[in-house]
Amino acid sequence: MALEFAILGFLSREAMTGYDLKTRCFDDAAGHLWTADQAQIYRTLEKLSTRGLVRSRLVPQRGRPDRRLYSITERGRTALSAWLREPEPPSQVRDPFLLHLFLSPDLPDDEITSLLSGAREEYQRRLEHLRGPAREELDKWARQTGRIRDAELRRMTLSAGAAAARSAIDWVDDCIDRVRSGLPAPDPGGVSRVPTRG
Amino acid sequence: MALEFAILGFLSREAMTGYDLKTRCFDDAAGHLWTADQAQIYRTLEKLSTRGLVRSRLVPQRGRPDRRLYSITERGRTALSAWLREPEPPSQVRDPFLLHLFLSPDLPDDEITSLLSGAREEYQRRLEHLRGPAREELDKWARQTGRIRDAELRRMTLSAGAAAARSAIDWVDDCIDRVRSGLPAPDPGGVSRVPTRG
DNA sequence: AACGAGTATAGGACAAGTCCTATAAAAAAC
DNA sequence: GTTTTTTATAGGACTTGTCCTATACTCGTT
Repeated sequence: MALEFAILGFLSREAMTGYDLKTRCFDDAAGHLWTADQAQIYRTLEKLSTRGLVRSRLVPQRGRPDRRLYSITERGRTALSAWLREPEPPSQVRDPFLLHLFLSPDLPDDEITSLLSGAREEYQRRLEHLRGPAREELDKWARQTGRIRDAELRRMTLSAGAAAARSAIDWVDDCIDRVRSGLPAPDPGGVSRVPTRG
Repeated sequence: MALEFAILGFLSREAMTGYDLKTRCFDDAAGHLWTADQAQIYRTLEKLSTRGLVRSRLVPQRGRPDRRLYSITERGRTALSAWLREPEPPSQVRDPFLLHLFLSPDLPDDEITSLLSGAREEYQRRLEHLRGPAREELDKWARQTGRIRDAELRRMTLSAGAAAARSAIDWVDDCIDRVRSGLPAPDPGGVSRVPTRG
């Protein structure tokens, strides 16, 4: 569902190939909020094409495979517009890291701490990427294309990611403190009869 | 992957039926960080059973279907323990709401605002649930089971959700301000030639 | 000269997740 | 007194997403 409209959204600005969508759109512009597998992009383009929401023409090339250039149709614009007007409630949380932590009471304190520190590093990396390279690339794109309203909304999504990362870092720090200041002893009946590491 | 270990984790505390896992574990205890479809739980239990990580026995009942009570095996405990020791980096973000916002520059300001307010309400609901009912249920569970270390880690995951929701609310408020204080005019070449609503 | 990276598309296999349906009886709600 | 909910399991169909492979030529690097 979402991928279809993401593709329609990108094509509403510019005709593109599957490859462009993958590299410029999903990897670069929107990578911080939605990733897409290459194979899935091509298959979705095909599906959109049979439904008449996009259309494609072959652009011959020498020395490399012909480009299949996709553009949005009027029906595609209508479908996109209708979808955009539907409210989109924040999606359910489904977080493998939190699940891992949730299931970890049988690990010793130091392993829980290292679990948390690892996450902290990742959140930190993410935050720096969003505030640095990602932000600069977006500003550059805005200058080049002049799409300042597009850019403003994109900036909002960057700041959402940054806010989430910042708050996650604070949360991790708080958790590490709580572990250091003494977690309750292991509950009975856990998984820990399995021999410990080493 | 994750679901398998979530199930093993729950069964490491107590033998349960698929129904118990669905209602008590995934809906109630872990619903804020991982949901699971009923059909998927039963199928995963079957898979775990053929791999020898869980085992089941039928507990006959009168008047209602027999319960198939699953318990974790030693091999299951070993597998769980090994998985818990593997680091789990925070997962990639994939956020349909942010995608929607990202794709919305052709909507008029007031529709973007209502998009944001809708999200704010949902985050608010989530925050109140985590601080209120979810927290109370967890404390009750902790008192009843005496699993105070388990409970402490579970509390951490609740506070992660609460922190995320709080920061999302702040972010939304900031976005609404930015829209009110004047977003740049629509960029040319958008989707908006489609007749507006009404 | 060989090797990897970039440009470009596409199929196969599979895992994960969602939705719907069927069955069945007790208990609670209306 | 009828309807809905709760308890309990399980299959079918489907969508979404991931990973791997194949093809094919160019350009830059070692």
